[in-house]
Order: sequence, then structure tokens, then C-alpha cells
Amino acid sequence: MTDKDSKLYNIDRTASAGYMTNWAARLFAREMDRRLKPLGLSTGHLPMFFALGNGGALSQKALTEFAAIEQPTMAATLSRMERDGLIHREPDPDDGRSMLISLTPLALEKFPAVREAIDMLNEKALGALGEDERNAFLASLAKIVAALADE
Amino acid sequence: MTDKDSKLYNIDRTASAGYMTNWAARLFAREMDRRLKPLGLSTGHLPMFFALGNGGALSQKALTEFAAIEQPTMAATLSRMERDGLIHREPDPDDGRSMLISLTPLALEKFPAVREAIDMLNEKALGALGEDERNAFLASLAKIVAALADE
DNA sequence: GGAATTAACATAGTGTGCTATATAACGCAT
DNA sequence: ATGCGTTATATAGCACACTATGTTAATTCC
Repeated sequence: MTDKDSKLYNIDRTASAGYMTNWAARLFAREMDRRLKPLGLSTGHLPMFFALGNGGALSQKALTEFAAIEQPTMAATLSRMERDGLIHREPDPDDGRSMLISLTPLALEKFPAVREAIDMLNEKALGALGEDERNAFLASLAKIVAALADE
Repeated sequence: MTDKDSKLYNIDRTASAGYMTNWAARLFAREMDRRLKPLGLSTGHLPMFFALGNGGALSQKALTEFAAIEQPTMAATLSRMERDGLIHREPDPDDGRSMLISLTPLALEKFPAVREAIDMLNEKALGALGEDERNAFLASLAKIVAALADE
């Protein structure tokens, strides 16, 4: 392989938004899982806390759209959460196909600790960013999500 | 639950850098996997293309540090890549514990298509961001990675 | 030089994501 | 009212991330 070819087969990964976003997300998830583990929780549970933390109930379908994951992923996560006593599933009286999901008291009482873990980790991650930079970062993420979510 | 409690148990996930980063990363990975699948590749292979695309060889240990994943994750990914004929493993003559890993010709010939997939997807994701905003986004990500990577 | 520690890699088990496909209830249209 | 397409959920199988632990080679320390 010549030098020219070698240069051709070279990419600076730090210039790839996708690579860097994945990297940051892995670090976020790794650290968040470590902080949630003592609570008996993990990162996959977070969308349910966001969506059902007010004590309400939603169908699996609605949760799937809210979390923006595929349906079988949601079904598996809910099965584990039910196994661990974190959610309650009951048949929707208006639709025989649908299940209504709500957080159990056990899960609801963990909510303040979950929020603290989220806030502490975000603070650790964003410590080197100023107020304006944080807002710009979140705004960019929102644009990226919007651009990739259309289908 | 009173209204006050309800408000207490509420978080705006779009204001959480960790949540939004995870969301964007899932969308990136989902779309990248769809584009890499016809090539017989997937997102987990990308660090090896970045690190070994010049035709060189590195130990599993060095690859693990480069990719910033845990050692068993790297071992499993390399096993799949070896199974699929994408990498070659040979014993390090200088260290009986170590294996030297390199991309096979089959993998190297896919390199241009990999780079195109990366570039196209980044362009799709960042389409709504201006030049300055893209640079700021990448700079913020680098700071976040640095803040979370220290251990 | 031999014992103990360290380092590199492998294996086991689990969680969370994906695709593909099956099952059962709903709803519309004839 | 029935038959058929659509919708909600479940299941199977895989990739890739993690932790915990085992194995073997190298290194360090008397």
C-alpha cells in the first residue's frame, strides 16, 4: 500500500458527529447505569420514569412512541420491569389488544433519586461548558434528532 | 397524589444532555446499521476501520483503549469479525499473551463505502446546522467525552 | 530463580437495541 | 355478519454494551 492509499484510507473520527455522539452516549450510559444500579434501576427504565412519573398510565404503544424505540425493545424492557416490580400492566378496558402500564409505588418512590442522578451526571458532563454553550448543545441535539427521526 | 407532587415528579427530558445524547446516538446507530448492513458490516466495526484502515496491526488491548469500550466487549466484537472474515488475529511474537489484529483484504476493500456511509449520514443529521454550529457541536462533544472519560 | 503480582485475553451472564415474524383483537366494507 | 386488512403485543434471534470472573503469560520482588 502506497502512502497515497494510506492517506485515502484514513478518517478523523473526532470530526464525525455520529461517532462522537455514540462515544458520548456510551460514557453517559455507563456512568448512569453505575449510579442507577444501587437503586435497582438502569438507563432503559428512564423513559418510563419520564412518561409515567406523574402517576399516570399509558399503553405500550404510547410508551414506544414516547421513547422512540422499536416495539419489541419496549416489550422486553417492560417485561423486565414487571418482573422486578417496577411497573403494573393491566388490560385496557376499551381495547382487548392493549395493555395500560403504570409505575408501581416501589418505582415512584425512587423518582427523587433518579432525578438527582440525572442532574448530577449532567452537571459532571457539562461542567466545562458555559450556559450558552449548554443551550447551543441541546439545541443542536434537538435538530439532529429531528433530522434523523423522520421516516 | 396532589398537583404539587405531580409537578415534583416531572422532568423535561429535552433539557437533559444525557437523555438527548442517547436519543441522537440511537438514531445515528439505527440508520448507520441500516446503511452498513448491505456491506456485511455494522456500527461496532467502525472503530476497527478507524484504527486499522491504514493496513496496520494493533493488539486487542490497544484497540480496546482506542475504541474506549470494555475489554470483553472488544473480544466479542473481534470474534464476530473474525468469524465473518473481516479481521486476522495472529500471536504477538514479543508477548505470548497478546494478539495482533489487522483488517483482511475483504474488510479493506469495503473502506471507501464505509467512509461514504459515514459522510452521507453525518450530512443528513447535520443538514440543519450551519458551519459554526457544527464545529461548536463537535467541540462540546469533545469536552463532554473528556469530562466523562476520566477515571 | 521462584513466588507473588500484574497484565492480556477469554468466558459467563445480563440489559438494551435492532429486524423479522407470529398472534389476536379491532374495524371497515361488502 | 363475515371476511379481510390493520393494529397492539409477543416471540425468536442477533449485535453490542456492561460486570464479574477465570486462565495464562509476563513482570516484579525478594
